[in-house]
Amino acid sequence: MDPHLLRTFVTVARLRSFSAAAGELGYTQSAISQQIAALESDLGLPLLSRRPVEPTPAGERLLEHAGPLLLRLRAARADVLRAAAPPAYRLRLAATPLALNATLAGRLARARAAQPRLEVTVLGCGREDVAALVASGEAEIGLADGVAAPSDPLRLPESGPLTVVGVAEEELVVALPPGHPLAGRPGLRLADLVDARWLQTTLCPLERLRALQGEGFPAALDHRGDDVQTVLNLVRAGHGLTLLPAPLLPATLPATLLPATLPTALPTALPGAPLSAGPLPAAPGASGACGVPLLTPRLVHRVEMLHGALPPGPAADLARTLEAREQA
Amino acid sequence: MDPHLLRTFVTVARLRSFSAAAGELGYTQSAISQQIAALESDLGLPLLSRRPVEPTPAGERLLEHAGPLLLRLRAARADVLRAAAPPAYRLRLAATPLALNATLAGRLARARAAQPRLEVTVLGCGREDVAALVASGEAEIGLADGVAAPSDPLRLPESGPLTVVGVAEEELVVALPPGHPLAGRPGLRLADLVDARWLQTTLCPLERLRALQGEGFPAALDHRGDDVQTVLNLVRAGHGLTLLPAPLLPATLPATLLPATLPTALPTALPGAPLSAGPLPAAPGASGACGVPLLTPRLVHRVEMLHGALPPGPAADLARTLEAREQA
DNA sequence: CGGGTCCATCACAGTTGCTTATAGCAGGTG
DNA sequence: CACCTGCTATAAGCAACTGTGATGGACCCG
Repeated sequence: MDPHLLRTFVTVARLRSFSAAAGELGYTQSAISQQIAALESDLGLPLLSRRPVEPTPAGERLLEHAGPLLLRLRAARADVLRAAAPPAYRLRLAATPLALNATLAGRLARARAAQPRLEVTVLGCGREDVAALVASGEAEIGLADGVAAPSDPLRLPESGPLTVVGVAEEELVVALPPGHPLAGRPGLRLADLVDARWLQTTLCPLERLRALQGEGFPAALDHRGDDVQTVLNLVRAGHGLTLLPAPLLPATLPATLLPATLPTALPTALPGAPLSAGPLPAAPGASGACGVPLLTPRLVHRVEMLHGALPPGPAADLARTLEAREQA
Repeated sequence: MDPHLLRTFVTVARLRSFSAAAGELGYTQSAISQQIAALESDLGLPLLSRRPVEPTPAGERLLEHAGPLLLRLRAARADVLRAAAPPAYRLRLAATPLALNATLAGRLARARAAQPRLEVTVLGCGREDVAALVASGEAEIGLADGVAAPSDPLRLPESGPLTVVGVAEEELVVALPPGHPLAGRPGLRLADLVDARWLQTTLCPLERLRALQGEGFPAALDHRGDDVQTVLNLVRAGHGLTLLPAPLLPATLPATLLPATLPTALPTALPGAPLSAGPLPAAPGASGACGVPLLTPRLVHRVEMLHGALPPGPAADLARTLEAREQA
């Protein structure tokens, strides 16, 4: 079970061709053939059917393991090298679309003001990629967002011993089209909305709601993608409901009423965050869609930061700044 | 990053000696020396300090990765072989101490009655070992128990793509010494007990309670081990409180009162389980300690079954029987 | 200071794993 | 039906690797 052979195996299975895999990996076709033969004789099983080249059932099992295995291997290497790397002034931040919100963007600005030499790259990616990018060393720090009960951790796919810290929690609102009968309510209960039409989005997968609340939540429209404006437009046009972080939507009530109706202050609305980039105090141009606070169950839009061993220096400083002092 | 070298590295680090590792792995000392040198030159970092032999910081990082990595490698191999194995009549069941409760022991008896040729071995082990034993093929099926909110999954350490199903949930009670002032209550709230003296046990780690309820739960006595009788004796002697599955303790109220006071029927007390081994309807000899139902938060003692790809045959049948029909 | 223990290094040998060359097989085509 | 083409399997040769055994230097201890 040499990782080398494993890599060859997944390449052959992906390309469904020995010769093509040979080309991609820079070997001769003969070498590929021998490697696959070695793997099969090691396990004592055929892993690929030839002509056409397709994984056997046993090969399918192996494929399921091979990906995470090779990822962890890269992660181990990256982590060890990171532990002994000199302080770097380049920092790559892997972030899901809603993770880098106003609060965190502000903290990032603060960190850059304190450390002008720091070059920051933000890599937008999906929720399932963040951990992989950080673990394999393609990003120093990851930010992932999701829906969770307050102070409950998100469940991100594991890919090694990464440090995971919650860095922000924002109130969640139900996004409604402007004329919706519920739009005037001071708050809503998720249980009352199990039969409503819902959008299936990557930001708020219905699977997650069903796990939290029970069956229901029929999918009215399935949106694959991560563009918030598109989702807002779909809501506005009445395609269905979805949950979004409160700062993205204007409240339907006069602002003076809101603080009293909300059960607790938002944990992220702490003092001491004088952002150099404005914190967008009013909602951006949602033009129509409006949000009603979700009262029960208590759910929040949570952002977690993940990173491996950071060398002391700007990267570690930034991590500390992003973390801010949530517990103090 | 050959797994072979990785295995050598962890052995050397564990034994803190090249020569001893050579003996254990069946190589010469020279080979070990060369393997470590190869690993270090591959990563470009010293991983071990010599004389005395100790991991460097980078080596420590690598050690953290190496264990899970090698486990997953074994898991992959075992899983592939399992997928293509002939139906086996030997079945090894890895179970934590409280996992094989009366309900599941009954289901196991039913399965064995239906399949007399089946040879069953039960491997007692800790919560953190179950997944590893199943993944690496040392057990076909695993049973792990823990404290969780109703129908919430336990969080077991990952070690590959295993199927995880909840198979039983039992009510939790607070175990109290007989003369305790709270012993007569119909139910208790965890929030009222944050300042009580608690036992730290493997069955109910206080860390878990703090995660569910918040700070508090001072540890009065730390019990390392998994013997329930010992824990009951400690409770009876007043060393502290703990949470235990209800069937282990006699109720403090007349049995006729209980069904009315409990919010819901126990999910595992389903009809259709005529156990050939008696289901122990009364509590075993708890002799003194008694249990008071835990009302809020709603917590249960949950048992999960985990397994990889099971070949059709007795093993798969048993898995189905253990699973019973929870959803029907 | 001498013996013992431990790791590093060197030289050598067996094995592994690659390349080149060629054989075998299935499918398309005139 | 014969032939060509594109694919994988096999054989032979060669280079690199990975082990063994022997040896050397550093350190500890009596």
